[in-house]
Amino acid sequence: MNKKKQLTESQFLKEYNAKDFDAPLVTVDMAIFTVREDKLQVLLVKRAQHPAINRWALPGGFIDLAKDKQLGDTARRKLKEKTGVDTPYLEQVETFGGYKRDPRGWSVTVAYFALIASEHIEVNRNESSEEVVWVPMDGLSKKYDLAFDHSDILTACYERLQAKVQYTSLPVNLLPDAFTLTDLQKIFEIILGKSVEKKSFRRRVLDANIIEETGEMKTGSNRPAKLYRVNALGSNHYFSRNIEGPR
Amino acid sequence: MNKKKQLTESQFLKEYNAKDFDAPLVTVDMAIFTVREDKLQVLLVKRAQHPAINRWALPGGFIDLAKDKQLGDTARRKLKEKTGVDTPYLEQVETFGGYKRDPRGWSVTVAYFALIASEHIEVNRNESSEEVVWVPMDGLSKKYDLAFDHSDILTACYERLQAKVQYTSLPVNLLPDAFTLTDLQKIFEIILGKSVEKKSFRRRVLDANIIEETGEMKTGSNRPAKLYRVNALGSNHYFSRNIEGPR
DNA sequence: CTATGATAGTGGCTCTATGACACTATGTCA
DNA sequence: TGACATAGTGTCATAGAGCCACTATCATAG
Repeated sequence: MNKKKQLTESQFLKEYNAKDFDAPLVTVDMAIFTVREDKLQVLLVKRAQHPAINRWALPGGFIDLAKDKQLGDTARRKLKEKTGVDTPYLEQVETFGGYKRDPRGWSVTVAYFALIASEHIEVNRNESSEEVVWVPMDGLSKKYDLAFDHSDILTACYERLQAKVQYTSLPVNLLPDAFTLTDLQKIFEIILGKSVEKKSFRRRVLDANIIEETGEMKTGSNRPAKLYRVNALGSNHYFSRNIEGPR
Repeated sequence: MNKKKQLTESQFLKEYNAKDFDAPLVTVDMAIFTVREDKLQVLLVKRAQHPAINRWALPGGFIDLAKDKQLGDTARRKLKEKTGVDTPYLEQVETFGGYKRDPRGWSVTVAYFALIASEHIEVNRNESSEEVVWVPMDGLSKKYDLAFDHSDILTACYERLQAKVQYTSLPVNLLPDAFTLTDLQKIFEIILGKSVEKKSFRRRVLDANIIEETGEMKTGSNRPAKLYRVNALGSNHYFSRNIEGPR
């Protein structure tokens, strides 16, 4: 490898072999969020393999160099495996890398979070016979001691979500295809952890033109509510101002 | 590797060898921004090695598994090599991965951007005898055809910066230790690409309590201006509202 | 020693969007 | 038919932004 300058690029590539170099492990891990039972919940998987066998962890794994064309494909593949959901809201959060986060050595993991509607989850999807749980985010750390640095990763994902609820329409992705404004408000309140004023909220959402009426109504034992769907802009809209909540 | 269940973790680790697995290449690339001559500029390096030899690219390279303890260390090391700057504002932007972004095969690169004050750059720092240029962001794509997908990476970094100028105090990191409010406003205007109203800008910045007076003044051929420095909160403050500019 | 030019910094008006909250509307069900 | 529950609105006070003219304070020139 010492006469580089004289090689053409194709000659160089012929001689090149990735295994001549030390490289870190690369994985993709993800926090899959949904709202069920009026709580923000995240999916955990019990590891069936070494290292950290039998410990709870975020779903994830190695890039499949044959199947995955891009990084996001790995995340989408894992998500599909665990939940059956195909077209989630998926966002890359942060990449963690270091020599001591995995006992196997220098490793890198790309963290994603996904938002899915609980209605879209396929239950009993145990193809890998792995043990899987949905855990509410509040008080999670007391009950589950996650493997590796997954606790840090989850925190990063959660903080990103919390931050973006302030100024984006992102939570619409946690709802089914049709929903009422009250449904939407409730989702925001759950993630924000505080109540939101009704009129302001409706103005904010409607003025942004991110949802449209379906024409249908949701009926119940009281006044029916208009149903809305997200439009093209809606799933990732940035407001120009943070949601403030009560003074 | 088929009797995993019976191994203890330490036995597993003893047998484990990273080279038994196909792994993608991992690199770190960065967009180093500064403001000089009243323009936002980025550092480019002419590649001295295959692949894409002699083409312009963002500075970056492999993780040094021995030297670097964390991902950010790789970025900081590269930054120091090129500019001599030690404590920049450094932010991870996005990780790009795919099978065709590098001719050597499946590769992953973690992109960072750095903001540095041009006053802090050590000139003539040619330790690697590499060719290096500072290029203004406007019209860059016409003059430079970057290697690999570095054009996409740079775009991602630039968009992140542009977005964050709207609602964070991030541009303070492009200024020297002491600066006037007018200096600061100018930096915002350069990155935003539009003018900002003086009074509103000053209110916004001063009310946020992110800078403090040094006590010194900057003198010139006109009324002297108070000098400020960034305080602990200042280098990464989030405003609750976007900067709007003139209507 | 004063006038001028240039930039620093402020006073105060208007306007918009938000929080607040009471009020009206419209369904079900007993 | 009236109670209830939730949907949805009218309207006001207020905070903060843009606007822009005004004042302040220096160096420098004549």
